[in-house]
Amino acid sequence: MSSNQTPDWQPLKRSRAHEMVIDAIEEQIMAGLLRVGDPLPPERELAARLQVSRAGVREAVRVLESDGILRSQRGAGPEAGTFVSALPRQGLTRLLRLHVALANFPMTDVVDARVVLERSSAERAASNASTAARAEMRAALARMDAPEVSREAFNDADTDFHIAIAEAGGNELVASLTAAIRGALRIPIQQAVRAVEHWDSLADRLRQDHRGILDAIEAGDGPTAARLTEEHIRRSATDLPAGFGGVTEPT
Amino acid sequence: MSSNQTPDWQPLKRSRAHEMVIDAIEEQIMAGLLRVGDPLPPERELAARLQVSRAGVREAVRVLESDGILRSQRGAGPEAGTFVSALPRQGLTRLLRLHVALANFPMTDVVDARVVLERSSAERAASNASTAARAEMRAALARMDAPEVSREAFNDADTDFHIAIAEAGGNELVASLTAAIRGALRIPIQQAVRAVEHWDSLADRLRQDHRGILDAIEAGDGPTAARLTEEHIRRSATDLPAGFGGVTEPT
DNA sequence: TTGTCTTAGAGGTCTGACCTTTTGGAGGAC
DNA sequence: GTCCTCCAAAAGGTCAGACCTCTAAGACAA
Repeated sequence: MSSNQTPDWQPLKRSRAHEMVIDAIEEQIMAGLLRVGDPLPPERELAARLQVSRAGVREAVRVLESDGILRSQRGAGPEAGTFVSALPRQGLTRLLRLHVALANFPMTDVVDARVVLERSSAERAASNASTAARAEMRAALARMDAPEVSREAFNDADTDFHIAIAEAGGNELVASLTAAIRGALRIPIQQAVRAVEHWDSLADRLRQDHRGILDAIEAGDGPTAARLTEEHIRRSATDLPAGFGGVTEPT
Repeated sequence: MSSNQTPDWQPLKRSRAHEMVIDAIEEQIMAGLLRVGDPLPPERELAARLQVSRAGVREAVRVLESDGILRSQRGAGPEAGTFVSALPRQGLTRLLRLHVALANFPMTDVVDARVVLERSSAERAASNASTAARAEMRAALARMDAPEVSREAFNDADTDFHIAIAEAGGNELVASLTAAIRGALRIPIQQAVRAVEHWDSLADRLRQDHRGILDAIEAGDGPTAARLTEEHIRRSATDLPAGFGGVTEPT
């Protein structure tokens, strides 16, 4: 029972200054001592207290800011300084966008993930959707119906429709993930859409798809809403050109 | 048709140096000029080229590093420098962990999101799981069966089991999200588990749950695997103490 | 062959100065 | 008294430069 195990030498991870600052801030948050809206000490003061340079503090703040955990504001007065915040979507979107562009997440996986998340949201939306949420969906649909709407505006409205459903589903995390994935696809989708030949007919089909989903939700028919959502997502992915990958062709 | 719209004065967003650096790097990635494994210029050189200070470059690198997009290595030689990388999980985990701690994502939403993602993975794993993936699951189960296993080790093995299923599902994005959510729950779960009274009986039930899920997967019975996974996740969430929220009680 | 020294290149850190934005108060003009 | 202008303070934003530390790789000695 004594020396049955060979010693495993794990590489020591040297912790850098800004990482210790992140950990220190994280610790306060985990302990509940920092809540949304609370201010952090001024950079200079925090640096002095943690015994690191201001640059180290700033690097940490930058990272947490990019995660939507902090928010910095210049100037003087009660609005100035760095505060705990709650904006997960932006950071989530950038993270996913870049990993999609790097093909760390293959497009087929992204499509399947959308199906899983959005089926669930659509189904829940059919029973949950508030009046406000339904109005949001109709507004997005109306923007897609606008005459002479540009392909970009059309797509942004399309995105808004899907996000509205996700939010109507009532799950903040699922909604954020859905919004982030959609946001990550914004540029590749726009590229693909610009290259489409028969845009008018495609746009019409998308409008019909959305209308069908909305009808199912308003009728309280969750299973149908889920099924239509899946069909819509898969068909759209298929119809858009292969360059959908987002990365320009290598060599 | 002329002045139907009131002018909306959007606040101009002053773009900060590090944000422009991020955009510049992002642009190269989006254009496909930077792929996983490629090196960035040395910080000093990049700063000179982009006409910003080295601090600005470093802040940008920190952000992208925290997203798992870049990786920095000290020293000399071909391994030293900053490289494009592909490690989305760590950054995703930290982001979710903090937003969960700040209660931006309520625990019920996190549980439901897990159900949605892991049901899908379990179902696919039943048809897809490779021999290696199944071995991974069995290994995690074995670690949970070890005599005298600590509650922490037990939970890490539990997590590994769920992640193994997610990976067996064959969707990299879903697997990453699952791993990140599980990782975000690691500390709150451990806190909850430490407070459990009848640990042995709970541990036994968890072992049985896992065994049942594994059996269903190995039998190729996707629907059962999905159902058992959902029941397992929901029951576990219910059984763990309410302090599960992760944040210590206010006031 | 093995160990030690040296050097160069890269990231890591710190210091201190200065810039810019924003608030709010002090003080004058009316 | 009211309004305007000006100024100081506070905070983040930026920069330049020096120095530290780590690592690879070559030179050289044992």
